[in-house]
Amino acid sequence: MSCSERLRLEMRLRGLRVTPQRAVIIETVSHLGGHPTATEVYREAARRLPGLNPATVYRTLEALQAAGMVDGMGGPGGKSRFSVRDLSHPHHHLVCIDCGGELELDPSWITGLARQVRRRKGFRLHTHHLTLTGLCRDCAARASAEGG
Amino acid sequence: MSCSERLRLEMRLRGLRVTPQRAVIIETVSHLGGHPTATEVYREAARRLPGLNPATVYRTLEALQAAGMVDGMGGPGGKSRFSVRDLSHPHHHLVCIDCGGELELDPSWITGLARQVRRRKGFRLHTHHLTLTGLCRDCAARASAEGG
DNA sequence: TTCAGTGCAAAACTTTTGCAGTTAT
DNA sequence: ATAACTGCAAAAGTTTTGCACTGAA
Repeated sequence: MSCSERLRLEMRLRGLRVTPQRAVIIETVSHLGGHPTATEVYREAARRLPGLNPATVYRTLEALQAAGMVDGMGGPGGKSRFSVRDLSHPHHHLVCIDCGGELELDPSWITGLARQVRRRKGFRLHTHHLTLTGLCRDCAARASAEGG
Repeated sequence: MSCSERLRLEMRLRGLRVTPQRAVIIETVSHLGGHPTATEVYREAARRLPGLNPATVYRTLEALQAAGMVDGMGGPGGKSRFSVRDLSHPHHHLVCIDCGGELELDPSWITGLARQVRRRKGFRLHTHHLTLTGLCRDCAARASAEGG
């Protein structure tokens, strides 16, 4: 089954109607990768489906988030940034706050911490998709060189 | 030395001019805690300093971020959400994506992971302020109960 | 004194909402 | 058939910018 077919199936399983707009939107979020903003999703999706309305993107992103198919980043309001929740291939991101670059991190690196946090705090870390911030090798080196 | 005095001193040390507006803004970010948006900072700061202009808040937040006194959350653009970089009391946050609640996490829990990540990936995790997402005890329980 | 910082006002951009028409199920 | 979804258009909210003035150093 293709990637887009799987996404469509998943939508039906979760009780969402599958429309051309929604298919393009979820595929766009998936394809863009990282954590695009609603606007970025709109711009890219509109290229593939001219006439697509921003309001549809906002409403769809909200629906997908409520259905647990995408994660909304950026806090309680859950606005701003989104990413597909890829249950089949859990992974974590290292995001450089300087250049915005992303590295992938094997989930196994997190499991120990997650277990500890859950036991001691009752808090369940996202094990499918966590984003950690910091400085990548290059930006760290540049920061040191500049005597920051 | 009071907390606000320390913040003002820190601003001067970093080459920023200290104005009443800036003092209120940095104190507001510090006081609000968590990761307020620029708008939230503006609203709260404006209560303490009526007449404060939104543009000033945006420009100040940008300046404070460039000077390394606040962290901008939410990706490359670094827009949207901010928090003070408290060098004296490093700490990490567990943020529940459901209710928005925050728990504090002792830095020592992260050091092992940070060391591993740095050695293997050359990536330096933020050790002073990292935000991890997941579900808090209550929301996890509620999610299970609802058969999610 | 001087230049960084501010307020103001306008513009650009993002997000939400109501409503009438369309369409997936 | 019908409830959910869409586009449109207007409104609300957020962020950026230029310019003249102010005030911290």
